Amino acid sequence: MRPSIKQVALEAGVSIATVSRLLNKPDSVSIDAASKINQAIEVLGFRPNFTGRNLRAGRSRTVGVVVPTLSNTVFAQCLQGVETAARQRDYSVMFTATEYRQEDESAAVALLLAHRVDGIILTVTNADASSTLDVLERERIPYVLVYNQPQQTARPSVSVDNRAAAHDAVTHLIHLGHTRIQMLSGQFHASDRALQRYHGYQQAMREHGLQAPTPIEIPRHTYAALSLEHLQIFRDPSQRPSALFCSNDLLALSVMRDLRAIGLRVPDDVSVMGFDGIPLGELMDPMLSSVAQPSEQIGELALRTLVHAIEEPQDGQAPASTQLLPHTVRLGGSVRTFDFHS
Amino acid sequence: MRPSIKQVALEAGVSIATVSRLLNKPDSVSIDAASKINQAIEVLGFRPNFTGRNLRAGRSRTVGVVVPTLSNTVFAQCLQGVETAARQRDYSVMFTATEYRQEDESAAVALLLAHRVDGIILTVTNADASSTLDVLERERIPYVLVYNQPQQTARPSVSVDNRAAAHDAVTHLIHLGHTRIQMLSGQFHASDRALQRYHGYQQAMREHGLQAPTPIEIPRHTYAALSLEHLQIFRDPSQRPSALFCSNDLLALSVMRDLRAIGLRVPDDVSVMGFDGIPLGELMDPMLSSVAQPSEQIGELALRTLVHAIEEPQDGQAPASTQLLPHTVRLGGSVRTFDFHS
DNA sequence: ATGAAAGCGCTAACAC
DNA sequence: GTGTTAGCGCTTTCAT
Repeated sequence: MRPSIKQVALEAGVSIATVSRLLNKPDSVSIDAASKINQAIEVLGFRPNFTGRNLRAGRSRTVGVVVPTLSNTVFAQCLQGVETAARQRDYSVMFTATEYRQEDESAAVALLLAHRVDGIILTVTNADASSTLDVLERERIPYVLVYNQPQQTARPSVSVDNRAAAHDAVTHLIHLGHTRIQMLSGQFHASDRALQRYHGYQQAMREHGLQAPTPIEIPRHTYAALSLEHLQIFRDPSQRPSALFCSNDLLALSVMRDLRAIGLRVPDDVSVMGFDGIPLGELMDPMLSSVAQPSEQIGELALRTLVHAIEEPQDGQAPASTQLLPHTVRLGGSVRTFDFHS
Repeated sequence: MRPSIKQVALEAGVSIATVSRLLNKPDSVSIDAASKINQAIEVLGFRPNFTGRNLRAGRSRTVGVVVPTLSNTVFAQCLQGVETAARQRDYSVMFTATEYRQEDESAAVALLLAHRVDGIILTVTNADASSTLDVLERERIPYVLVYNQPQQTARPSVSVDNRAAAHDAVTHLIHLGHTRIQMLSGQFHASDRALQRYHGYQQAMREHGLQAPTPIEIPRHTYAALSLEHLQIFRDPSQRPSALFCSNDLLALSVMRDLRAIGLRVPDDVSVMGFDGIPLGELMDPMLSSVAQPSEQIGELALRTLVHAIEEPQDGQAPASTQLLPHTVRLGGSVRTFDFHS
């Protein structure tokens, strides 16, 4: 077993309380006691054991993070933001993924709670109907949603305004002259954000008197390939939409590849607009048009908000708030002006 | 304070020992004691507190992960692999990033050790000269390196053979007729892998009697932009290398963008070969040639190896081993055949 | 099958 | 400024 403050105390010839004091408020210890203790720590290679401290304190200075998958860059960046902000505040981060499986959310959270994390940052399938969130509310565990943007319920969250962002993107396409705009998404039931973006798309279409065709729902939210029947639609110039609005950038880049594979050009034959604004999209040729969300900042702000809730619980009386960060429509070569008369 | 087994015991009218038994080996408890306890657990909303358990057991069923940054997809995927494998084994994951700062490595590890993680998976700046790893060795903390491939020292690691992989990639370029092959890398001093890849590059060049120009070292390992003076080299067709070998895919994609920006075409004017094989590279047009490493598998194998070391410490007598996973040279349109006579 | 009790490492009264 | 001690939640010997 590794040395505890007990052996340090013995080695230094002081009591364990003095050792503990040195560790916590060094000023309250006499100069020579301090030096003896420091020497003992050195000799023994002592490291404080947070387990003991945490048990005693009832806090762990650790936050949990639950997201669908790190295969999607946005979540990786968000986690990176959380971690950076956490480290600055001497918090540690425990990480879990759910692979977009709603049933894994509660298990993930239960495990984190067993570890007695002080709070949780998470993205759930559906923020308005989540038994997992209900548990957190009931047990008064501080938490902050990321990417989710609850509509019916007052829940602490950090995201962009998904509907408005999608609306902006699609409006932009319409202003460029596109009228046949098709939405492409992962499964709506696995992502409330995707559904909100669909609503924004629908609204923009409606406002301009355009018909919104049934969206193409693809089995996965990452690297999905178009089915043959969907590809068939694109093969036919008379059926083909002039622009594609995708629920995220991975899908957008995938579909661009699929379109190339059947001989279509982006943006000449089909324009493509993504969502997320992942950094790699800017390196593409043509550059991917997208509505960018500040993922790293989302993570950082979520962490700050969470830590505030942890450390100033009295402020919890204030109603849980949705924090919206600004989105940006980023224009790239993947979208072209659509000339009606060409 | 949340309920402990003490309140559960009280509520169920049994001793805390019986509650603990039910939690750990349910068979050793009588049927009606079990039902009373389960009911009490339900009523109180009891959750076991791992802090107490861990303190007692001296183990945490938690592993730490330390990588440079999640902004580079490879590390995100690796972490994803670690997490998936950990979850299957009921381990939790504590995550930290170092931003490629060697001086942050020891602090990160110290924090994880204070949390009493059972072992650590990490990527360090230089695996052969790392005081952090020395600490781990000295304190007999199980650990496994990922991406690092120690040369002088026997250290447990999981990676591809960086030198051989780079050698393969460059040999491939040479076979396609390239003779002026320039290497582009992040700072070597911040990444021993990059240096090993450089050695593989050098070796391939030497074997074919080609001269290896001084590599271009870029300040960062992610999304680096070429400096003006470097761009100048590319502007001049007589100075211009015919192919660029990059130490990672992010750099490769960045430089492709920079080349496009000054009017050069890939692969017509310059061929580009990356390293890592990130999934998004396959979605590029032209598709990014790269030597792919199985990042998610690296993470999974590292976790398995680590858990083995944690749970079967006696096997630790066996010499620490380097585990090499196979790499694949992935060919894409970013590299062209170079015809001497054109 | 069950209970009593010790102790994992640490902090915070409390006493001096 | 320092020591003594109780106790955080839990597991596990040792009795019974």
